Amino acid sequence: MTEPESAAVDLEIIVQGAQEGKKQELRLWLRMLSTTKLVSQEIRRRLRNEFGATLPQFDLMAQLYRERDGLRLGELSKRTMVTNGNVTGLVERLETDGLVLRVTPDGDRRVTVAKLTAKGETIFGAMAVAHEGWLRDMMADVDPAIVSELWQDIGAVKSSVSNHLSGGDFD
Amino acid sequence: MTEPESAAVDLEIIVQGAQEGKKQELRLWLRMLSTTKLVSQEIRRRLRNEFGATLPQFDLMAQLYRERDGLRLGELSKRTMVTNGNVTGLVERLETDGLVLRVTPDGDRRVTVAKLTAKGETIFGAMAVAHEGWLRDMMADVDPAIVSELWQDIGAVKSSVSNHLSGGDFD
DNA sequence: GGCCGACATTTGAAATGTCAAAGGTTTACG
DNA sequence: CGTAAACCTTTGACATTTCAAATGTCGGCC
Repeated sequence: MTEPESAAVDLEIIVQGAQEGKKQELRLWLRMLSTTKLVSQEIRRRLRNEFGATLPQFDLMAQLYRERDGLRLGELSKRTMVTNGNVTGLVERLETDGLVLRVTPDGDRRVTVAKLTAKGETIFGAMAVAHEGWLRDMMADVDPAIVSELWQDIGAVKSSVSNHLSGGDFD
Repeated sequence: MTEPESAAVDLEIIVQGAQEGKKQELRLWLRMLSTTKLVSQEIRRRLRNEFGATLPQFDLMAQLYRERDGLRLGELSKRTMVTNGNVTGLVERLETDGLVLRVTPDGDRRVTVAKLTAKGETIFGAMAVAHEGWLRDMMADVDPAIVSELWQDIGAVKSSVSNHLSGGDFD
């Protein structure tokens, strides 16, 4: 095989004495991480096979799809949670493929705004539909009530984490 | 600022009409993904600042720490969910730093076994303690009962996903 | 012995990722 | 006006990531 596979044994193996009421957070984190990796790998594989696209490209286009007027690169960086320097190259490649356009507005020449081309909108539309279907498929065995509950509770985790970042990221 | 930050507005912005009972899975996925990225970035930052290590290196060492006799690179690949080719370079760098040792067993020269050096064990020990503390801190605001419930329910998600992979990953 | 299929790791090309430093632009203030 | 501070993006050095193809080794089988 050429890639990491199913794994009855995986990341979670790090936790050993997690049973005794300690390290619950570590245990949860490892499970979140391995699950996320699993789903990401699957989506990446399908994006590649069916659309010849990469996951970061998909993420970036998703943001532009919702903002037809385009977004500044810094805004894109925040929304995709990708560093500034990374956005530069990402947009560059998408521009080469004719999916994205870069414009410098008249008012402020420090800024670069990226927006989807017509071609980009068409292609992303198809990818988005497929993407949503893949997720529904993958989570098909999970009770919808649980899905909803998870969304809530993970929200609580996200919120807690946001309030305890070292980088002084409050508000 | 030089990196993506807190983000009241982030990945989840992709979902628009998720309210109407459709796309719950997509909504959940985006929240899982953004939360995982958030935690990963924080851990990465702290590993870097306090230990000069990277997250993949930490993950790899974590596996070796539990198997004092060492692991074959393929086994490491599965457990860390990192591709084979990737493990090669990862171990290479750790060996350069004197944290990991590579050995070819007498019986089978196809195989390479990696194990922690004494130095590696010492350093990883310190990192593991800190790492666990960081997670407890980050999740401090989450009710322990919820933590436990999340662990269960995310297990259900992971299991469902495992059963719906395109790569024919059954067993 | 010699070959073929299975196994294990490495290599190579391209993309993504981080961080820090450098480059232009704009704004504000003396 | 002129310069310093603030802002936005790009660049450069490295590490990580994936995939596919190559390399090396072992096993069994004629």
